[in-house]
Amino acid sequence: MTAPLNERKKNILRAVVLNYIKTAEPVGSRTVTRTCRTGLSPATIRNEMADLEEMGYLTQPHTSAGRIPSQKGYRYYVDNLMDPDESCNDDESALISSVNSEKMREIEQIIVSSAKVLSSVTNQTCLIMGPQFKKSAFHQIRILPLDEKRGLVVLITDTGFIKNKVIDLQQNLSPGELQQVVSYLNHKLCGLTIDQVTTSLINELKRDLFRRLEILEQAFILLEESLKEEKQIRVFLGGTTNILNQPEFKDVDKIRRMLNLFEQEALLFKILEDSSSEDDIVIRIGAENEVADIQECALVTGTYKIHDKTLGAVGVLGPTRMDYSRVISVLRRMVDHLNSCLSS
Amino acid sequence: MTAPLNERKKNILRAVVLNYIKTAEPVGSRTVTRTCRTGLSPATIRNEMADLEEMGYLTQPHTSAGRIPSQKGYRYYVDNLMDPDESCNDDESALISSVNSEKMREIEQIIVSSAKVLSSVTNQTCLIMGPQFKKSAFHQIRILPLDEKRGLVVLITDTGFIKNKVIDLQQNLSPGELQQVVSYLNHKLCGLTIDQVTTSLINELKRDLFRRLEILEQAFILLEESLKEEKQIRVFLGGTTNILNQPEFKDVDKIRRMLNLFEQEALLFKILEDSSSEDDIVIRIGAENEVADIQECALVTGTYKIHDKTLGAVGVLGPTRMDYSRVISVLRRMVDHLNSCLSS
DNA sequence: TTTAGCACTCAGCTTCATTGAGTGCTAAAG
DNA sequence: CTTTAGCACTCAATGAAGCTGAGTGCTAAA
Repeated sequence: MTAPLNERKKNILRAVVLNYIKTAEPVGSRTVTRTCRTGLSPATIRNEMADLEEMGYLTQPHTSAGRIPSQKGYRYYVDNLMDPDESCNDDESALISSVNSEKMREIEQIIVSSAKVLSSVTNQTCLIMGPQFKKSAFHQIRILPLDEKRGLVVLITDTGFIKNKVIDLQQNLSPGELQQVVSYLNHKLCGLTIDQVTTSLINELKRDLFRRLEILEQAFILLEESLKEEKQIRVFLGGTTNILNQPEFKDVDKIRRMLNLFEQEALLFKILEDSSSEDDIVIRIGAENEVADIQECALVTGTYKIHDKTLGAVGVLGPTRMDYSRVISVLRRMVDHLNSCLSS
Repeated sequence: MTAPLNERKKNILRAVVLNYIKTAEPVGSRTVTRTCRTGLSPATIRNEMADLEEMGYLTQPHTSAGRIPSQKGYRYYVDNLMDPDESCNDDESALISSVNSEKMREIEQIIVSSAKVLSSVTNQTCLIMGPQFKKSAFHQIRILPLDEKRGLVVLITDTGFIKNKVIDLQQNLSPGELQQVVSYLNHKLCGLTIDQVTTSLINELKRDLFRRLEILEQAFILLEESLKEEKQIRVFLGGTTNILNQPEFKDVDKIRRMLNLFEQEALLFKILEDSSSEDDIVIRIGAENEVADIQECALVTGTYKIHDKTLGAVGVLGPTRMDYSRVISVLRRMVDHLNSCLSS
């Protein structure tokens, strides 16, 4: 339906987008002539910009102001005009690589410091979803007797997560019997991913075991909680204050709404989840986001893997006036780095 | 040095504080006559207020405005005028009691949801320090072989924390040998608190064990990390947006500084730590706080215990214009509740 | 098709006067 | 000596009026 843009219009659109990204001020025809360096006069540019506005790529905040890109304009820029291979500079690379340098043991630490680095490099707010436990597969289950009445259930997945939980052993249990239960569980569960363990499977297991020994009611709580956990995936934030530096957020009310959003982990999760099915980097501009509260924002997301399993997503959130090519290149680098860190 | 206030001045100061807490507007002499209900005329009140200002309990934002309490004024109010026994109402009590109702297993969950409830009841921002691991004592150490090369170290404290970590076992190790090492460690460490385990003690242990079997280099990493952890205590925040609703934070720049503070966990920790030595509730008003960024705020803190050991602190942070008596009663209730939750 | 010229628009800033809440001071009343 | 009424004064806040400048749309000429 929309006619393809000719070369000149493309150049003008690009100039407007780049200028607006840099200055956050509406871009006038004179400014374009200066940046665009094609010997055209402002008047010509004005005509072209009027066209671009009619086509929906630009808008005017008021009659006597310059133009700013519309959501459609940004989309066109991202899809057709942007230099996709802008690589991030050495300082940034170094910062990104530093995330794991000091042998961070805990996966959570890696995630948190990634969020910090990513937000400070991009000057935007950054969200990282913690690893999705439910996509991991059982590796083994152990039960470690602590004292007469209590035991420690340890659950290990193929992606290296370890979960544990103290349970009450309701009656004395010989090591041999315990061993039997454990190997039965391992036999049944090994290789299944967490989200394949349905409540019905758990009930089946319970039936089998009750027949043999009437204990271990509590041992299953860990399993059941693991299932519930899918809704409890943590989302880590970095650089929440960065968004306040953007001129589009100088309004206290907008800030309030944004921060409110940041406190609702479930929403943050939804934001990231929407994009985490794709394997490559995804860009959502304005209303392309499903979550209403960020429809004035742009979100650039990628996913990270452990041993080739996609376990979580990383996103950079900012105003639609975002330096897309920079963010994309930084994010791509971060994702690569995370993948190699986590898989080793 | 400061003369004691007579009854009339006390009443007036109380009236000013209460009014200002409620309205956030400077309080004029007429308003005081209305609330104070002593048949005095505004002129008399004016004279008294002028006295109170000279004594430093009140200040005037500008010559033709009403008075607002100074930091000293709040302090006097809190120490001498406030009704200390205002109890929180049933709805609030119910909300507080709800924290643990659905059998929250993880201590972290309890802490996080406490922060949420406390902030929503007080309409302020709320900080809770996670339990201080270093104050716990060793209960036992276990090493659980996972496969040929790896083992899981499990560390259990008397307060019920469980920490674990996968380690590499550098050479094959018979269960018997492993058992020997573990019981030696238990023997040496049992009963010590985490912060009693110095680097020198660890080195001594290493020497002893190296003499016997030259392995387990890595087993000590968990110990060493536990020591480092003292600086890594997590502080949980609740209701960060509440502070934005306070009229004193309508300035974007103040908001920025505040949120910046909220991102610096180390500072938050320092804020809480300063007050967590005391056993009772502590109130710090304005410059009484050491941390510079909250010297326009008031902080009310309490501590929580597990089995009578003080392990962490809870604080409510807001503008100095805070409803102290309410916050105190709510916080007291929350602390009591936490104590009983965590010790069971 | 492009450009120069010109009238027009409109947000943002400054200036100025007005308003009203509240004060301090003084002199009279209790 | 204490309290009160009266009055002049101060000052933030509000809003109207006018100015400025960046930028536009349109038209006519190159």
